[in-house]
Amino acid sequence: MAPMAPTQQVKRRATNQGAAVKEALAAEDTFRSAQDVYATLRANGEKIGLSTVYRHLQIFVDDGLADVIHKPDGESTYRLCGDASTTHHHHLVCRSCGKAVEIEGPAVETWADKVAAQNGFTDVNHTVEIFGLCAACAAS
Amino acid sequence: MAPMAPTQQVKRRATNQGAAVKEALAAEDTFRSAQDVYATLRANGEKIGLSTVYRHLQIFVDDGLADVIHKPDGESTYRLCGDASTTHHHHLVCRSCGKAVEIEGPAVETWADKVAAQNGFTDVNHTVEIFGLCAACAAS
DNA sequence: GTCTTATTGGGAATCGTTCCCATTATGACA
DNA sequence: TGTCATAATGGGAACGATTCCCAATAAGAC
Repeated sequence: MAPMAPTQQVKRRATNQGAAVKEALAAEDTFRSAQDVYATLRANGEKIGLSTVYRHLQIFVDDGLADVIHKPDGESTYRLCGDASTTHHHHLVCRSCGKAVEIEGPAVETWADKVAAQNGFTDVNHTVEIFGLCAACAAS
Repeated sequence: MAPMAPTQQVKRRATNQGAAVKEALAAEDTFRSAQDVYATLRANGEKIGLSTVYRHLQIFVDDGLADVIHKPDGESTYRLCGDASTTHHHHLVCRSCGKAVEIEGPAVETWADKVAAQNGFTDVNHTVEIFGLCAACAAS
């Protein structure tokens, strides 16, 4: 199917906008919405369109560079993620400021797979997100 | 704040539409979207508006009668749920047909709380959903 | 039966996201 | 360094789910 290298599936051009989106994400360790990133970039005088922001965000996700999580209200938020598909992990996210801590729960993974198998489900994946108030936000 | 009984926060009138929405949900053990429920009801000749469907679905959730889960694509789906807030549980959901199995994972709950506490997070809640293909769908 | 008011519903409005497509600019090659 | 094919861009239209608004309707108490 894919004759290219495993990490980079398709040829991709380097553009200012792509770099700008990545930088914007890299600047914070919080999950941010596309609209949010777009607003920030424009505020910084960056010349970029909303479509382009969405486009790059999606590319990052496809390339395994970023994680997405859907907020309870349905909005998608993105965050750059250490290294690609090497480590499967989840997040502890602050409901208020969006700050996120990467967490791992090997036990959860095996539990999920076991439960799925017991019920005859295949091609399984799961979402585990923990929402709360971080210490800083709770204090204010 | 609320001088009423603990289970039923506000006085609510019994209407045909409310009953119809509940019936529609009760008829299936799958998570269904508001649009889906609406379409079904209209197809059955029910006289009801989309707004009303959304309204009742939300009421069920508020009253703890139904569970919501947000599909990866962002759509909200609802399902009636045994009894209100007595049992906290999660779901194993078929990506294809929406069929859901209620599952419990006490270990997950304690793990989530522990991780949150370790990171100074308070007012914690979590979402754990397992998506897969049920045996029936995998066969076809 | 009457009256108060919760409920309804249909269309407008919102909001996030995707699509379309003419314009722009990257990168390869001469 | 100039030329060219085409990937990338962006802005506005289009979309789908959900919410809002408000005049008309109907539930239930007296």
